[in-house]
Amino acid sequence: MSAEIIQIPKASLHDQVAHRLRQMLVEGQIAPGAKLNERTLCELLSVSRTPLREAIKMLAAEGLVELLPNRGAIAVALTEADVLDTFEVMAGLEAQSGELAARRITDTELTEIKALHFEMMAAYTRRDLSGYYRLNAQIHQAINTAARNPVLSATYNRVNARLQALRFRSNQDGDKWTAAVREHEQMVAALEARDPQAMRTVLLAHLANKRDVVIAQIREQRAAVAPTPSPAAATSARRA
Amino acid sequence: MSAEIIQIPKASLHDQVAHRLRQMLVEGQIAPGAKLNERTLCELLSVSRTPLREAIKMLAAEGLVELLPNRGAIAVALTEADVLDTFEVMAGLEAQSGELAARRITDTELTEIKALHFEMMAAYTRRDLSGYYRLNAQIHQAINTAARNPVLSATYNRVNARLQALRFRSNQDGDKWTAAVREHEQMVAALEARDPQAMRTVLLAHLANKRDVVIAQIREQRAAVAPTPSPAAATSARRA
DNA sequence: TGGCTTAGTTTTGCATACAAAATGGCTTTG
DNA sequence: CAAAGCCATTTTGTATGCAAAACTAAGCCA
Repeated sequence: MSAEIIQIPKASLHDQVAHRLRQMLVEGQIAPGAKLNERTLCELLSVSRTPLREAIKMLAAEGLVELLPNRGAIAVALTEADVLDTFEVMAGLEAQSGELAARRITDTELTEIKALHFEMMAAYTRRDLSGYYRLNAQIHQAINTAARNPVLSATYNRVNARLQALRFRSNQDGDKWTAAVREHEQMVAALEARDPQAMRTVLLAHLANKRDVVIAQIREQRAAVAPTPSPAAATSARRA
Repeated sequence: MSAEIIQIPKASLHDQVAHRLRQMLVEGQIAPGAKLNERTLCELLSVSRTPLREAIKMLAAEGLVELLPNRGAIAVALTEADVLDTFEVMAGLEAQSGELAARRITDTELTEIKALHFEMMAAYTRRDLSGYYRLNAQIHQAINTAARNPVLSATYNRVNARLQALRFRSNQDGDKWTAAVREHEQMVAALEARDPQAMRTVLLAHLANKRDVVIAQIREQRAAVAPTPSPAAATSARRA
């Protein structure tokens, strides 16, 4: 059975560390703006500073952390403008991915996406937000796969990682959620019809709505955290 | 007088090294597929292995080198399929960048692009390929700037860097060159008309042609280097 | 009291040292 | 003669050590 030898018996330490840190950043375990203390992380991950620092440099190149010369690294804290710019790029990437998927998707892949869609509808019906998000991500990943362009997928995932780190998941608005579900239905229809243009259109709309939800939540959160904006509060808000 | 202190008196060593290596990779001084020997590069750049390795990890995250576990790093060698995928992504990014630029460009920026365009026409008329490429890159950079989306620019530059490393510059075909120049004229017109859709269309066509030129050159080169593909020839071709 | 200086500590950045894995060449063996 | 095994060398991966910069906080002076 094992004609193929296991390619990666064990990954390099710096790779493992990078994986783990990436996870911590995307899952919000390291908050945006938070400092990455080398000694602390070394103890936490039980590695020396060398592989840790190499991993941090990789994450910096990925745009997940920012390097401050002689002052180490902090988790990126996107400004509202950054978020808008990022969504603009994501919209373009998703639209292209969807367009290509509509041209290249196989029947098998389409069937699987339909199944995932129904699972997602189930999560939506139960108001199971966590399951919904998981399935949503799976569907978009399946679309990427169907687009048959690894470079596009990689680019998409890297840009998306920065948004994931925002962790704006809860408080999904009811109407917006319903709209998102409708858009997903249109996606499936467009894929089934192999209609690239329709796919592009619905994905652009989908991302625009997603953007509005996230921006609204950012503003809500900022308003809750800093009701009376003072210079100090404004400064910390930028970092956070 | 010096209200603003110089922000970057000197960059970190790993940053300098990353810059230098990136340059060497993009300029072809390190050939695609070539191994990055740590000791050699340490001596060449007069640094110890620590900052060198940190720089290599950053370039790996950027997709310019590939890390082979326990076997160091090699400069990425794109397959023809990789190149096609990359051009597909580049086309989407350029199209979006152009679309946004058509919406957001200022008169000053447009004027500058027009001036660059005429300079490029001069280079074209003189068949000054090197000057043409430099001005071409400047124009596309100016379009990116006019698009007012730093995230898009960064994404564009990162994907583009991998293509730059191919160094397929010479032997520009006459007809294709003429077509490219015509497309540039259409770009200027679309920007002037603030017509995003026209901009998107012309940029997609422009990138498709660029892709065809590069692919044709890859095939030419491969055919010239390895007329009778033997294992030994293939190996040396990888290094060269 | 308040702002600035300054000594002590922490933290980062780089260099070096050590361990493990891979490479290359030689021998050995079928 | 080919192929496999083994040893020496090289190369990579990780840990540690040392110097410089940044942070902290107590003391000093206006």
